[in-house]
Amino acid sequence: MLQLNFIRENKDTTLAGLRKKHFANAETVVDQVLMLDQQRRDTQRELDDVLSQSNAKAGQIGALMKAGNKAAVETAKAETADLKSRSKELADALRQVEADLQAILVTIPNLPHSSVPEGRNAEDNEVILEHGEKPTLYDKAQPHWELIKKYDIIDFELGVKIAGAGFPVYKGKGARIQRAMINFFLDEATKAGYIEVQPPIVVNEDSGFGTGQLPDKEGQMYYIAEEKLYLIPTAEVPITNMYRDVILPENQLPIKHVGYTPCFRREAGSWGAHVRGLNRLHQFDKVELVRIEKPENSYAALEEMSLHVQSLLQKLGLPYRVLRLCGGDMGFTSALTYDMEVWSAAQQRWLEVSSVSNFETYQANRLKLRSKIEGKMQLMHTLNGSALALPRILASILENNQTPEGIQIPKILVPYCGFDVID
RNA sequence: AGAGAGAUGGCAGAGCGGUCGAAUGCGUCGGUCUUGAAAACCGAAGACUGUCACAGGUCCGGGGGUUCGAAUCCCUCUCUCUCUGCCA
Repeated sequence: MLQLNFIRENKDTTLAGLRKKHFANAETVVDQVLMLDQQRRDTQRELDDVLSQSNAKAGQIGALMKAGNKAAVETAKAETADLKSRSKELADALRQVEADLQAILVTIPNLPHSSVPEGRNAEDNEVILEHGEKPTLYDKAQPHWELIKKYDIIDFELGVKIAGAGFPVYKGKGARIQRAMINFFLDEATKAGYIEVQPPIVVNEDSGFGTGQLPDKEGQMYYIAEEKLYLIPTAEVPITNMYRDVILPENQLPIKHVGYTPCFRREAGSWGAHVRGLNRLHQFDKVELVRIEKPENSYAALEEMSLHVQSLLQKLGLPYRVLRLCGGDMGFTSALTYDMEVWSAAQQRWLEVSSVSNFETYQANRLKLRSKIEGKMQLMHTLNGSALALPRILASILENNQTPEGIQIPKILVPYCGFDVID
């Protein structure tokens, strides 16, 4: 959520940012916010005044009671009736204005960082670097959805039987390589100073709101009505929410966490050739990094996270590229996002395997995540990034490393897997 | 699932109609002492809103009510804990 003070004092910057993000009716919405804010402050001032008077009266009555002056007490009591009804009216009005204001504020996305390129959709994203050689495959090379059948390592039909489409069953070496990747990613993060956590994979409504999934992405999460819990779409939600309503002592910053969880996404409205095989699933595994930083350090932290993710891809020997997302393609809550994509040789396309973002104070404002620095209470910056999401990494390994003799496992994973080829 | 207890400041825990934004202890931060530290002693610290700054206002789980006045009384919701049951 954007901070009201900021909008009030930086209307033009706010508008420019919202336009870059292609937020509809920016001008109207911002004017509406400023109008309601003014109304809110006027109402509050008036209410405060009335309350102040009635507090004073109550004090006087207390004193008169003590003095035993019954007649004076009755007179004074009579005088409070008017104040009482007035304060009730004003309190109701204030509540209404605040609710209206809040309802609009939660629909306004974060403002993009100045380095975010203009653009409407994925085609306008800026490729900032490309790394590694795209492999040349042999004649009979196949896409990963054929390979997994050939080697019997993932069974989609079985998943359909048990749960539904998009819930694969990993078998044999398929299951073992999943476990190997998770351990490898966690170990690498630990070496880089991230503290591992195992959070719940369901979250309540407050948590969904805190990181911005609610109300924006309500339809994308599985919901357990009986318990009012959401299955997490990413570990970002439970891990970041560990710090909801927290005032962090300055000496505990920065916070660096890594966590492995399954992730659940309804992916309502997604279908077609591009979602075949492992390209898009309802349940998948991901290792996630979450950081809480002082504002002045957050962009350095973002670069560090980007380099960490890249180091993983390099160790796996996968060709990748890094994109800086344009205003129109960025997430609702993000100020700057880098996407990492690996080359999927048989499909001849790039697959997103990581998204690393700085949310600045946008989530912190919802979370009320603060720290007192030099005597001043301030919102901290939150960041997160996948390191990494498994399915598309696996797709890429299967496709890029296929040979007539089988699929070569990246050397770095061999100690984790216990085998070096899938055949 | 059944029965009971509870929800107060960073934590623990008093208060049960006005003098309470709230005792006390621990923790935190400053100071004295010390070569330094510990101990001891002295002192200072809540959050939000609002103002140029004061003032003012709000907050004792959430919501509602009684009262001139509510942390304290009533209603209601949510959550937590303990015991019993079930179960990895």
